[in-house]
Amino acid sequence: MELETITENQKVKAAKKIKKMFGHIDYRNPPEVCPIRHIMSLATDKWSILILLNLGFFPSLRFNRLKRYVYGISAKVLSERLKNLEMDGYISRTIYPEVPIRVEYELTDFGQSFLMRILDMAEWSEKYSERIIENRQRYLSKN
Amino acid sequence: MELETITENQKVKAAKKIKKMFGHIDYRNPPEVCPIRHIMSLATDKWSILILLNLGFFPSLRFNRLKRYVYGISAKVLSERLKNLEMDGYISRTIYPEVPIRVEYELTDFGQSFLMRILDMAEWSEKYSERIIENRQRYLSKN
DNA sequence: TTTGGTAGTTTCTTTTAGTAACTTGCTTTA
DNA sequence: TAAAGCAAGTTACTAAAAGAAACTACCAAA
Repeated sequence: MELETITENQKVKAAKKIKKMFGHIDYRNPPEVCPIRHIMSLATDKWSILILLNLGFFPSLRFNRLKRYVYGISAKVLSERLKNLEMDGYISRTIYPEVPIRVEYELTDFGQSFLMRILDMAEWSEKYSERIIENRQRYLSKN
Repeated sequence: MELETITENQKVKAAKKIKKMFGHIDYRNPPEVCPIRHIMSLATDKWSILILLNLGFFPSLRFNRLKRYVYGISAKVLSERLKNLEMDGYISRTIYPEVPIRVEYELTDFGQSFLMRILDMAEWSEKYSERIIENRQRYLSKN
């Protein structure tokens, strides 16, 4: 798996983007509304991403089914993450007062838009996962 | 800030990508080498992302300077994250046996390639951060 | 001989995550 | 008329991880 070529030009562009994003923040002071700390990190943890991917695959999912699909997640953490994702507007929660009660979670259009970026990153991770596993083995055998 | 239009077609494409990525994994069994769990999640936590962004801005950084720039990180966690990022091949660590000792961290080309995806996501987060904050306030005032 | 600087590590406390049992509201079964 | 069942969580408890602060090793300069 050949890595894309990284040019000096790309590095300069990346640095400019970072400067634009963080330039107004004084490094010596606590960041106020940092897009990484206060926005992105709430939705890019392992469980949130797996939840969003499942909701990107199925049109809608109920609590227990989601719990089965996101293998290994506890009801407690699933409940917390769903609340966060709903709070930030990525997903919607609809209650159907049937018996027994039915609650459906699904991606909003906003969540779908975010999922596109998740997917880009996930595809990159999948593409280079073998390489990363090799890197790890090399590192671990040296250290 | 107008949201991009999400079409049914986009949703179908996203679902296909997800299926391709996870299709081989049986939902009833523990995932083996899941690109999200075992690759991506090691580099997409809050601190790792802030480290990578700083190394994308400065050509290289030493431990204590990085600690100052990544505001709020403890030496312990910084040290752990740098080891992980080095292990997976995103950054390099070079020791200069001067007095006092000098250790320089910098992005590898592989890390730079990953940083591009981080940046795409960070730019999305920044673009819609106001909207997310509004979502939060609306949610919190209702609940 | 004390002070200083770098790059961490160690110890201890607090926060977060994980496990398993429990709750609520109503239905079906024995 | 209990008893058991189901869905969607919550609660109480334990384990793991993060954070704070002190400490270490190396040598140099004052």
